[in-house]
Amino acid sequence: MKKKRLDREFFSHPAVEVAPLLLGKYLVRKLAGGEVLVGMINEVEAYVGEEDLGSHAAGGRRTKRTEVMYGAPGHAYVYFTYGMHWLINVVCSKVDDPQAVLIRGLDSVTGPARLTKAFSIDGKFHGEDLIKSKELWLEDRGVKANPKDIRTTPRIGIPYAGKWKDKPLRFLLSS
DNA sequence: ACGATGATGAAC
DNA sequence: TTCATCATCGTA
Repeated sequence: MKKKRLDREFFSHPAVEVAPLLLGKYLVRKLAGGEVLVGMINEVEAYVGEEDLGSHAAGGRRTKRTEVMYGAPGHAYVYFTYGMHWLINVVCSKVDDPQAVLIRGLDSVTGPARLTKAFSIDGKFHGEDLIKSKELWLEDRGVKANPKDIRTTPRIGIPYAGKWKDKPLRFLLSS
């Protein structure tokens, strides 16, 4: 089946709907030297808006950093944490509704910080339009994720998120 | 299993 | 200016 780049419409839905759809899709990174890195997404987490206490935009925290999440869907929300790691999310839903899906793992790389390192993704991609970018985007390569192979668990690393910490917003594809 | 790591944003 | 962090690695 032919490759099809994911468009704006794909991301113009609530993160909880987009997240499972990203399983089986491909993250594509074209390096400056022309080399192309590709990996199939097999782990994601949904961050569902201002009421989500696990989100950086919890309580309507609209700051320089979170501003990207308040913008149009299909853009990259990249941030730095723990003094050494970059993590990448894709903005979902619509303008002024700060939802995003965190890409946590690929078939070739396990771990949200390891994949950004492997793909040379850092702060310069914060706000990048993944629909139009020539360096970083997402593709459908014809893989159909069987719903029976999708597991959900609580999200990782948000013990402070109150009732939100146990919600099944982490999606894993077991191959 | 556990502590060190250590930049950045955001709160105080 | 002080604090907490959407992890990971090295050492047990």
